[in-house]
Amino acid sequence: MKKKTKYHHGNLADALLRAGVKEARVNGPKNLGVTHLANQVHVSPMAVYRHFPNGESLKAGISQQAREELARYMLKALGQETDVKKRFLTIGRSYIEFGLSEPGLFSVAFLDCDSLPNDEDDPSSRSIFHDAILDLSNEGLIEHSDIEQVAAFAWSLVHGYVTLTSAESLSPAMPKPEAVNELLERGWLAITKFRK
Amino acid sequence: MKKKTKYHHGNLADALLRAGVKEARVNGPKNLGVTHLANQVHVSPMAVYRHFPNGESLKAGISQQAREELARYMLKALGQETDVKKRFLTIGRSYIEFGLSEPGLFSVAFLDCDSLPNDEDDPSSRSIFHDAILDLSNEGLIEHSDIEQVAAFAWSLVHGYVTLTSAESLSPAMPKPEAVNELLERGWLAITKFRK
DNA sequence: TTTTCATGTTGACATTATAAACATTAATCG
DNA sequence: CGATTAATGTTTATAATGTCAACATGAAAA
Repeated sequence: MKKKTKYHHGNLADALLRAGVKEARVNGPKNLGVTHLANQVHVSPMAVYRHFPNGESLKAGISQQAREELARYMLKALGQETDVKKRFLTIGRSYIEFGLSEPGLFSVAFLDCDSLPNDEDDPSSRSIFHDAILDLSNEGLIEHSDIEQVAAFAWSLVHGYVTLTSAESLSPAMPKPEAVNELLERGWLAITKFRK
Repeated sequence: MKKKTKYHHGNLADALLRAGVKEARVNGPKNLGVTHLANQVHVSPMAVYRHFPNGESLKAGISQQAREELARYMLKALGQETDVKKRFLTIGRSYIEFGLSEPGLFSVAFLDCDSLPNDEDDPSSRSIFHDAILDLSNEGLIEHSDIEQVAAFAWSLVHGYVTLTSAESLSPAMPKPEAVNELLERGWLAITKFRK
């Protein structure tokens, strides 16, 4: 028999985040309320407030988890690839793959959480983009002074694509994988061939 | 003295949408609830249900208003310009301008309203993009078969830029206008110079 | 004018976020 | 080891919300 009535849960904060991520995977931002998540974890709603100052910050925590999951997915896709172009395209492709295969998580990841801690999440998708672009610069494929602009361009492109495709606002003219490849190659062109 | 106690409001649906847009402009998606908007219009919450089946659909209506405002802004910026490249860049620039100058409206415009009526809003930003890209095709600047891809590329780029910049996820390396110009020129390059 | 329909209102109820007070377990210190 | 204290959960209570049902009123149609 299992131990029951463990009055203390032991690890509530984690459990809540976990439950939240699970919900987010299925239902996106809905059902991320204090009460609902507390129920999932078999704990009274007020227990949540011992670990999060309010419901918003719990949501923010879940959002952060989702962002970290995205970053892990990207790193995994990167693997040991060494070719800079392939690395760069893989970053974009994996970002899009994650967004399209986990729309709920993705939308929660970029939820209007007022405080995206834009500093070091580690590993954050931002820093992954940035590092890859540093490599491009070191290889002489882009100007050093273009780093920030290229980061903005690349990230905007894939982020927008996921957002609009998930919302079914964009109707693709061809099957997904080819469409994504072409999008990425176009982006590569704009990044490596642009000169003021 | 003004006429008061006009038991019937006369134009509640419009007034609610208007109040919603005003709120959205200031606070984004928050405060778009049935009760709050009903109060703004000095009407009991239940009155709302004579015009919208539920709170979600009221939000959806406000979201649509926001999308139409965006489209109007773009058309105005377009003006009578005839040069195809300038037209195209203006579309992108005005989209970004609107998004950055009206972050609340923009976020509501693309709120997770499950049912973005992806058909004819008239005038929708989608159709504006599309028409401009048709012109590019007619001028021979892009392949006819590339129309859908170019639309996806262009819209993704500017939409992503607004989203990430509003969320302060992107830290620009230069003042906004120049950054936006460079982004657009890069996009133009990718659109007109790409061949499979 | 009288009937009817569209439009508002009040009251009730379930659900939510959160505050206050209380309970229990775990940790620390003599 | 036992007693005090700090963490962590629970119950109770309050205010706000979305929405249902029943009722009221004013404008349009008959």
